[in-house]
Amino acid sequence: MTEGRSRRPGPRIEEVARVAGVSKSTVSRVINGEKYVSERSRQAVHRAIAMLGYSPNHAARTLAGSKANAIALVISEQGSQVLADPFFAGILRGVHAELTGRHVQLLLMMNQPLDGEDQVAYLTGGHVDGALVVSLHGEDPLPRILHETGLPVVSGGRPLAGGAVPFVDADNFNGALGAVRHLISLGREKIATIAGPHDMAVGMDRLSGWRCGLAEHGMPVGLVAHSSDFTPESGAFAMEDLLRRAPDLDAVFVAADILAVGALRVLHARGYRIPHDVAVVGFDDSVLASTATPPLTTVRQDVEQLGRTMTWRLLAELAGEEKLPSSMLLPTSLVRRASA
Amino acid sequence: MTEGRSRRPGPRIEEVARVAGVSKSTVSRVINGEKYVSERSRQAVHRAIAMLGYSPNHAARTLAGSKANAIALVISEQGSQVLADPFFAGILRGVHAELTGRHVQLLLMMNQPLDGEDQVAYLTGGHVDGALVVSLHGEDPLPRILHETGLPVVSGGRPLAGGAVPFVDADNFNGALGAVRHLISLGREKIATIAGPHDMAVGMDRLSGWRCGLAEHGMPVGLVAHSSDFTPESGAFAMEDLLRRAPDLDAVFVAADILAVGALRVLHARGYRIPHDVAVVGFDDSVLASTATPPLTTVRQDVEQLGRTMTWRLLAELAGEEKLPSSMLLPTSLVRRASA
DNA sequence: GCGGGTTCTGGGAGCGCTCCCAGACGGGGA
DNA sequence: TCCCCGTCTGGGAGCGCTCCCAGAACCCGC
Repeated sequence: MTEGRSRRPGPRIEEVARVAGVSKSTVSRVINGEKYVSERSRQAVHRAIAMLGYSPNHAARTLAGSKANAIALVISEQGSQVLADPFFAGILRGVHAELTGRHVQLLLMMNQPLDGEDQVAYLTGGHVDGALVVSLHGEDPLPRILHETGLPVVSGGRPLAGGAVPFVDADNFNGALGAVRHLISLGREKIATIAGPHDMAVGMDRLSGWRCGLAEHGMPVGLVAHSSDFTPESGAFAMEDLLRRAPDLDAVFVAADILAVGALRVLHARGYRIPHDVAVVGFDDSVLASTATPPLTTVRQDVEQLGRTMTWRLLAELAGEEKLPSSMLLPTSLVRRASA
Repeated sequence: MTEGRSRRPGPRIEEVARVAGVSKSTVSRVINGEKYVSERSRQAVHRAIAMLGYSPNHAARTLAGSKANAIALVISEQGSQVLADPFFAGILRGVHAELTGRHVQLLLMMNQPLDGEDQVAYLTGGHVDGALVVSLHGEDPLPRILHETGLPVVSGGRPLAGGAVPFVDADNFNGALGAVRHLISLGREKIATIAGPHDMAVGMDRLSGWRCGLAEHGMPVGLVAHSSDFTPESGAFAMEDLLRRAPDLDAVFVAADILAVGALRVLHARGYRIPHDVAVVGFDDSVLASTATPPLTTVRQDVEQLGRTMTWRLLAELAGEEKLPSSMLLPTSLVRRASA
């Protein structure tokens, strides 16, 4: 704003080159970590950069280069916002943490249901080098579509309609398995579950873990009630269903804390004491778990770590690393509180 | 990736110009909504853009132009993540919604306590045209510092150390006032409050509202307990303090749902029936309010709207609009549930 | 009729980088 | 000895736009 055509402040690559006594080509090579630069030049450039406080211009790099220096974080949120919120914030924190220091910008996209093709066009249009897709709804075709265009993609959560899309997810199966084993170790003998919706991978995997845990002790796996979405109301509804079918159940593994809140409400209303009559284990270790009455024993998943790992995986692919694992599961852990 | 030097796909401004039968200067004018373009040219350009599916290259615009075409969303989170999460997600959703369609990118920054000056340097270094700052901690100097460098800034929440920084906030004062009036209308006569920490504006404003509501009915305003942070434990601690000082209180206005959860726990434990013995009103209308036992009457603030409004205000300033209000308060509303 | 505006237009420099090319230098193997 | 290849370097074109400039076309009042 000072002269006619206001230039951005700060030194340019040319000044770094002058101070370091090399050409701007060499400075560029150092910045981009290319080989074929002598140790002497590299040092000189680093000193000059530090001295001048130089920071490369993102727009210029992107314009001149063959990459966008940006990745997209796409949040497909079809309803179920309640679950989405804390989850989403954790993911974002993780992604952000992993990105700091690298010269990569984060582009946020939350898709309204409508703009599916626009979004694909934008993402594959060279504005970003890759995409992180978090679809809560497991059958979302977006990860697969993007993957098929050749855009590097990492999905957060196992995509049901995923094809060969690389993904990172919490180890929902073993988390559920651990929860069930815990219930069994407490001597519970009639263990039900409130599962997630049919169309979400996270629900399916947790259900499998529950089944497996019971099966390995020769216990029956019939007491399943599916929730229609991740709300307390849906959890309450499922709990009522279970109690109708088995009034004498002594434990419930609930696929999400937010469902468990509804289930607890029903159990209280019917006069069941927790954990004396019925032990309850949730999943997620969200705020709700610690604020529930009684505080909920739950399976903790580290959402921030999930965000970090997705980002790491995508950046590694962009850097041309090979032999990357196509999928990764992150450990979960049981958090013991009062409810089981 | 197809030829030696892989170009980004899609048409360039030059092709639009050719198709429209004008020069690229004119196309540029149309895109940027400048005047001095004939209606005929404007129409032709718009047709050409639609036909070719043209979308301007962000990097090139930024490099050539005198603005960055990007704004930053800075989240200052010093602890208190619990409150931060849903709040944060709502803000982000609002900001994003307001940004779609405009050619402005969103840059996310979450500041670690350490990198204060780096952050200021980056923000004022021409990478962004303006900043939205959400500091939960009211005495954060960042909004003021940025504002003083001349960077357009809008703060989310009234900054305590704000100077003349424009801000958008929920009308915490009137929200609290309404809550107290509601309690009084229920016939409550000994109304306490659990206030937020001293150093956060949101806490102070809600406390003032409570005071005012009591004062206008000539009721005493002594029953205040400050929480140290926004956690259920802190709420429980404050509730215990209040009960020690006034075992016969019949209502509590709690400055945040998450504090109310802790307060409810203590009240239950002491055998108080809610709302029969003690009516409780929270603030925020977060998930916690509906999952609490009993479901919490609370003051709803529209966090997404807050994000939208902040963004609108910043963009208006960037567009050179004058006579903008320096601060704006958004309405709150009382959500009645079982607790009061 | 002429000067002085306002409205509209195209040409082209240049934003700050990357990446291609051409070339300099050195250390082997033939 | 010569040549080739691997290492290192600088020069400079050009990425796709914006914005300045110069000028054309047209209106107005005198």
